[in-house]
Amino acid sequence: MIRILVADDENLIRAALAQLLDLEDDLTVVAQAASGRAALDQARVLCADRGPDGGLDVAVLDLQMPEPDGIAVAAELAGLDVHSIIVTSHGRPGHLKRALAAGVRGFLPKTTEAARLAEVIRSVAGGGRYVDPELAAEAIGAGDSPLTPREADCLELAADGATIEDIAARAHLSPGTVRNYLSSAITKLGAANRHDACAIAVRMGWI
Amino acid sequence: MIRILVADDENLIRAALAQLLDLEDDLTVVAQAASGRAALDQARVLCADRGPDGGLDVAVLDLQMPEPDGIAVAAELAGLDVHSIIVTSHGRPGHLKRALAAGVRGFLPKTTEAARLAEVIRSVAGGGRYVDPELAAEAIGAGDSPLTPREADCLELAADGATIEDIAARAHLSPGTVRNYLSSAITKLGAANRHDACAIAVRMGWI
DNA sequence: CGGCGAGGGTGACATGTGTCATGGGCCGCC
DNA sequence: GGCGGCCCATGACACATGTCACCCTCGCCG
Repeated sequence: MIRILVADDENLIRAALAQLLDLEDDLTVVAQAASGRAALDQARVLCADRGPDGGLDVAVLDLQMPEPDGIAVAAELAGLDVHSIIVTSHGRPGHLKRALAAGVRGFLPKTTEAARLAEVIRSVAGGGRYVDPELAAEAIGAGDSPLTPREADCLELAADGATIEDIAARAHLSPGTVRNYLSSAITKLGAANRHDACAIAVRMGWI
Repeated sequence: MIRILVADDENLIRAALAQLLDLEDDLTVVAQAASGRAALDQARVLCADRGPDGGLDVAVLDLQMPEPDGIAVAAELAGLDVHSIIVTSHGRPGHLKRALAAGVRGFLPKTTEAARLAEVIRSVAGGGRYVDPELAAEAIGAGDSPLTPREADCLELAADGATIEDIAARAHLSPGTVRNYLSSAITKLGAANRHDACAIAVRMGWI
């Protein structure tokens, strides 16, 4: 019997997903969490408990959650010998890369067929890996972020419509420097302006 | 027995939701659809069929779907005597207003408890209505969009980072006019710049 | 040591944007 | 018929942004 933790901040979805998985004969949902923090707490308790109900095999984590997000949770869980599967609505190449770097064993968009999730859980529980083929292709095609860390910082701060002054203040930089970084990011991404650049970077999962 | 149609373009979520609802004794999921168009097709077939399996009582629709979206589908279904419930990840006041105007009978975010969905379905099947209280309060507090139709158009075109020239070309307007509309929208929304204005308008569900 | 590259900065210049005043045309309503 | 609101446009001005050239300071490495 494979013991599963399901984490998603959308109660409706989490409950439905848990229900779906519990219906499989060889799967059992032993914990649910509505936030990354709750997921970690639950996992720690389960792993500490060596009794009949203790232990945890696989975590199914939504990527978009209040801090910490699914990838951060997966990185922590890797230390507890729990294999993680990330499920997400938005398939960004960058997210996939970060997830794999964090030791995630499975990554699939919410558009995948329901039956596949169970298959992937079984495979991951047995030590396998699974990445949605389409996403994998995108990630390979997209390549790595061409942005330097500072450029990415500035772009991230610019993403919510802040003005140069705001960004400079929040990044502890001179306004001119911010403009240079932004300009460089814009040309690197082939964008028309900073907001276009933000859109591209977000789509790629680079910020 | 209440007959239900579930529509959501995320296969995983739709299957899980259908499973969850089917587990209730008095509910049965008679159709699933991965797009608005498919939902309408299914509903028409079911309503035309007056046999033992025919008929449809309630549609549970995701708001975000490839055209037509949940609200548009609900408006069509109202003509078939099918009551609709909208489920959404993002609770925007404007969406709620549009939904109610389209004759939707239930509106709830995906963060609601799983048990509540079944309750709402029963209530709606019996002719009742249900709107998430928090969303309702927001919608009342937010009021109507202060934007004129053209202002909203320009703002919508500006949302993806287009430059004034682009917007003017796409809207068949003079660049100066676009700037006036944008400026007016910015002041009306109390925003710092056009992108801030876009963010506000999107958050309110006005574009 | 000299050279190099990345981080951080300045100043100048051309464009793009936000704001304002102003005007005309077209409704709908008192 | 006048008034007011929306639509469309123009021109002018201030400020924000994007681009470029150039500078300084560290480390690092040959």
